[in-house]
Amino acid sequence: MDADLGGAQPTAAPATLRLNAVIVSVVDTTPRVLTVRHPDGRPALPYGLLRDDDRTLDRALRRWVGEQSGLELGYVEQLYTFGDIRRDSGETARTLSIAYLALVQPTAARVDAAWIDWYDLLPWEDWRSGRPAAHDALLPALSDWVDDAAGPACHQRRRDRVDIAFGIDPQRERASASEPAGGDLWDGVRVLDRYELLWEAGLVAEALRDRGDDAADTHPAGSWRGTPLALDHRRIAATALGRLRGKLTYRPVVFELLPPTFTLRRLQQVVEALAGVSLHTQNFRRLVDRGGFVEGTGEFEEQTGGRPAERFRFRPEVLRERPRPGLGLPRRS
Amino acid sequence: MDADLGGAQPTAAPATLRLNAVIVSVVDTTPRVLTVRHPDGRPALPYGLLRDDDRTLDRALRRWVGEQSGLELGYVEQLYTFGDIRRDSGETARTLSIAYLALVQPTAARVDAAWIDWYDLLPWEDWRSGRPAAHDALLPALSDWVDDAAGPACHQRRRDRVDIAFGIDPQRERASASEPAGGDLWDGVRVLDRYELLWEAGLVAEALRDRGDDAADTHPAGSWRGTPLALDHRRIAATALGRLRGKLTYRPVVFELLPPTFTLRRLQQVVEALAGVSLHTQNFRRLVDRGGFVEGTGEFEEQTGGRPAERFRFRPEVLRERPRPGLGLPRRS
DNA sequence: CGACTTATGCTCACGCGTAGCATTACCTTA
DNA sequence: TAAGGTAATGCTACGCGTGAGCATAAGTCG
Repeated sequence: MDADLGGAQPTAAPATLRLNAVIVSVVDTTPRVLTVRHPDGRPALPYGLLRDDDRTLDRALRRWVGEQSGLELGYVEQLYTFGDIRRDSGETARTLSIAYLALVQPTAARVDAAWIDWYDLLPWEDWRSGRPAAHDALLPALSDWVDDAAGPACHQRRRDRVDIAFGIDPQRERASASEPAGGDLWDGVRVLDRYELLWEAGLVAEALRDRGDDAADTHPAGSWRGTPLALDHRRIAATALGRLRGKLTYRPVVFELLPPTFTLRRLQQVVEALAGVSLHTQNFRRLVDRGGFVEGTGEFEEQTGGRPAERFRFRPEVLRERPRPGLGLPRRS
Repeated sequence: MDADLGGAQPTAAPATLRLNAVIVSVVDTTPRVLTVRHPDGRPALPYGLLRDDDRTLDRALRRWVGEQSGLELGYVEQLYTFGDIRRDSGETARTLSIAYLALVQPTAARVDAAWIDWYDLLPWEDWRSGRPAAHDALLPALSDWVDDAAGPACHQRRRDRVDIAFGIDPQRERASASEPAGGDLWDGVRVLDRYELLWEAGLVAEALRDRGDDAADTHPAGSWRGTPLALDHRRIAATALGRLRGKLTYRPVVFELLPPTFTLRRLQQVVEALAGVSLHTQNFRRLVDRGGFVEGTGEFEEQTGGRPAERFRFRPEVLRERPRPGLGLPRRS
């Protein structure tokens, strides 16, 4: 490699820089994302700017989130930096978004804030009650998109992408009726793949909008398309969900979303909410306490209906006992 | 949440923007990273700038890497955006680095380029020949750092961090002599944790340099400290190694580093080089072909010493057959 | 030809994930 | 007060993936 490598002159476009936050909390069985109102009226992810006196990007994020909403962020993780030119079709300068994922406990959240159900944004991601209804509309539409391909090579690539992203088994395709689609091949982590596929296929409102079609949000609705966000924020939300799902399986991040003590049922609910699948209760319990993730306090929760549940607390020692401590997903049904 | 959220005025510091690439290839059993010469004389990761006409960040990267080195990148993945203020202690403006990981096949690489062994940068990461020798010096030094903590809380936190990052079992600590440290708790993915720990403990040259100590590279050498890079580039290289190790276990990325056909031995070597551990050959073979990752061509490799090995090729269908196809790491010894 | 190296096949045990069945303990309602 | 419902929790059987070794095949080297 030549010695002058990397010696380029700084002629680069001075891009606008922005920090975005996907702030997540789980209330009941609903995973929720904090939104603000964008100038164009649509909901958007909260964002802020980097200041000279912010020593690190993380600190900048915590600072402005605190200033804007009063939220004290706990767990924070950088997600991705988005810089596609299509982000702001209107403006001339490129906008660069550094996106972060943050987890907060519901109690810390202001009640009046504009939280939105994550699965309102991405309805095709929630398998907790079986195959998401959104698939009924999306899969045929994707099939049409596959068939619209120009040339057999493109066709094949599209089919592969759809099959992989949505976990479609080409073998079992026809034997359908008997089995209502198992989702064995569904990979919960591929949230971004799926969103981008739908974008390319023109099945989400942002696709039309980004292509210059105004009045895109007057798109034939149907809840199966999900609620669009401003700019490319839904793409960011998809990235966040995928990342979080992945992380669940090898780091005990769920506990960031829970109060200091909680019942196992509650823990399971939160995991299910994020993973988007129902879990086998008994196996989940075994996993969690034989795995050393939690320990019982002596206390019991008294609620309506059913035997009182013991309250547990997170056992931080698990981090020292196991190299990659995460909650596997013992799926039910 | 208030309606004026996110409406901040763009008073942000106009940061300098830069794209960095960790370009990886494996030759023989050595994982190597492409470097260039930084103005200060130290080796550095290649970097380039974003241009107005680059539609996406990925494309910008491919463009300037091609311009600079003639390399055609195959697999490319965004790693992380670094923006700590300490990056450029000298300059006033903050530099933002968007770092990418790229995998190339050795044949595509120009021979005269300045490739550097990844484990020269991070000598404590290579367990292929048992416990890395670098640990002999590092672990005691880290222990000293732990003991230097101000106050018991800080002490405990430091101890936990060291133990977790380096997979130290506090129980088995004393029973030492008999067992030469198994590394059962070692998590190959925590490369960045380890590097940052060493940085904080002042055990890598960059630490002194970043703290304003000039002549930092005249630091008492010892190969166990690893070769420093310019700026924070070693941190970026550590991020890349961690990410790649993680990805190996759930996506078939290794094949990006291999020619179209290869022997299983070669495949194993490459995985071992990246994972930094030795694998159990028979179990690895079983994993790989029962897992459907490869299929035999009829051809055989004729080489010196030993029975000829069949040449295999990657089986892309595995992507459709299994939700998270990755090579587990059946560790040896 | 014998020693050595590498490739490849096969077995056996164990732990974990999958799937149910069973029991306990409290609430609600008849 | 008894019956029925719901939730929590315990326990077992089974299959598969993984860990660990033994054994054999098929070349090269001296």
